[in-house]
Amino acid sequence: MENKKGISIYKQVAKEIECKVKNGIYVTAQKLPSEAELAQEFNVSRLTVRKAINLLIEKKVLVKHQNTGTYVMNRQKLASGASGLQGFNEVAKAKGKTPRTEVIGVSQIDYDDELWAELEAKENEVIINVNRIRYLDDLPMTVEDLYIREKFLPENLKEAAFENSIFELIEQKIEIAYSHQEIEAVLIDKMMSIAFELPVGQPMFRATSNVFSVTGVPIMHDISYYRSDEYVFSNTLVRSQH
Amino acid sequence: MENKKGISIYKQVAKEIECKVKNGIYVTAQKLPSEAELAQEFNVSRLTVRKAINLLIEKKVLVKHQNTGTYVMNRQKLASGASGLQGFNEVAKAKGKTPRTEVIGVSQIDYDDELWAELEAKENEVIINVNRIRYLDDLPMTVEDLYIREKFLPENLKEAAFENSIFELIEQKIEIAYSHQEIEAVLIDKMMSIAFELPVGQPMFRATSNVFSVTGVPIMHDISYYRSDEYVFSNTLVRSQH
DNA sequence: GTTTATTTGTTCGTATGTATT
DNA sequence: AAATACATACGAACAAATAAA
Repeated sequence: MENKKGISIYKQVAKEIECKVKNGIYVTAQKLPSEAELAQEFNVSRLTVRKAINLLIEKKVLVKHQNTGTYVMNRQKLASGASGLQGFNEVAKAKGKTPRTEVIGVSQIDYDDELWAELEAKENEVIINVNRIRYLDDLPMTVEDLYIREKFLPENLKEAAFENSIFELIEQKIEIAYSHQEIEAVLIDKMMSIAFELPVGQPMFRATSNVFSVTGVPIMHDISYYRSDEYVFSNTLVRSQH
Repeated sequence: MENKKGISIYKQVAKEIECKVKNGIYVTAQKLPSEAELAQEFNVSRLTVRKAINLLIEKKVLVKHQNTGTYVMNRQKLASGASGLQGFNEVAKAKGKTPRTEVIGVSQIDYDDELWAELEAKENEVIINVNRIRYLDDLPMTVEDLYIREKFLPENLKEAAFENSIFELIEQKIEIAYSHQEIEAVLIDKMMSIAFELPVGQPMFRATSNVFSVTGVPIMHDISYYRSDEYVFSNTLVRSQH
């Protein structure tokens, strides 16, 4: 195997193995060839095979058993792959529907102890509040309540700019590295009831998250509501080798 | 650095780095020493340092930025560390309360198309249904409805055996490798209302999961209900380097 | 704006240890 | 007891991307 087009070899190997899994050449219950055999087959070092396998373990395609072998993970119907609440665009794609984002309002908000502390902002710093509703074929899916430090937004933004990806807007100024998210089950109140066109008292998800840069600088605080009849939270838990 | 007591070097290095993070020697916003420097400091190879760092990235202690450096993750109040719905015993420990498990019933159930298919069981196979309620200081926290393939349970079990860890019971026969979980937000119905001593119409989490062995053999199907006023679903999302 | 230095990323080869079958 | 297969560890080198001079 050669290093074509600057794509690393271990990623190419990973892709080929994943392909064989998808085509049923490697199947659940059957052990994969050993690392040494795979190294020979692809004509790369064993370390490279290990890196490829690790990549696929992270992607939940394979599982390893210490000193025994590598196996294909039984995915069953749980397809999504990505852990956590599916992203809006992912859901749209999965359901084959057209996404649309409506900006309800953009405004500068008044000082608030808790929020300013959470964003590690100075008292005189400007925080922008953005409210959006995201639709799928005119079905309201998500209501977002975002609080962004203005210093991390491009200058002279029009309200319409927020109809697109907020992350892309922010990344013109600072790179986003990670976010911490907490999800609760709550009841729809009057306001959400109107937005979602659903009766009060229905259950829904409320996801609160904080977004950070690599250096750990808080960028944005996000409170989002998801209709529970359309969203499911899914993940794969791997048992740590004791 | 030496390989003491059979504990791998990279884990020792990881522990030392994590220690320095906890003690505030390495802090958020400040770059960690480079891999080469750390290798020198600990007197190990660079690859070993990389393995240690990768371990801490998995543990959400560190974050990396391509070709720039390694940084400490800003955890803020989001403490838990473990992704996903906190385990019952974790919550117990965190809240400093005493856990207790009440077995409501253990029985062999009648054949059901869907369930048997999900567990990949033959028609004549025996599936055991276990119902439990888990309390924290007499507060009902979780209601469990488990379906286990009898072949993966030890013989001659008494009902009281299910008061302890089901995983430990199963692992006397077969090793558990992973599980797929889906979480929904639902409303408490009459039955759950009685179990949880909460009014009907409150929101709660319903987690459905399937448990597998390394070879992808389905072991157990689990439907669990969590009171949303005590449980939060938390996780850290890391932005993939594009 | 270009070059240079730094830092992480990738890859090889090799060797030994450890757990399972 | 031996063979197998993964786990750990080192050294060495070059590539690629970023940041600093």
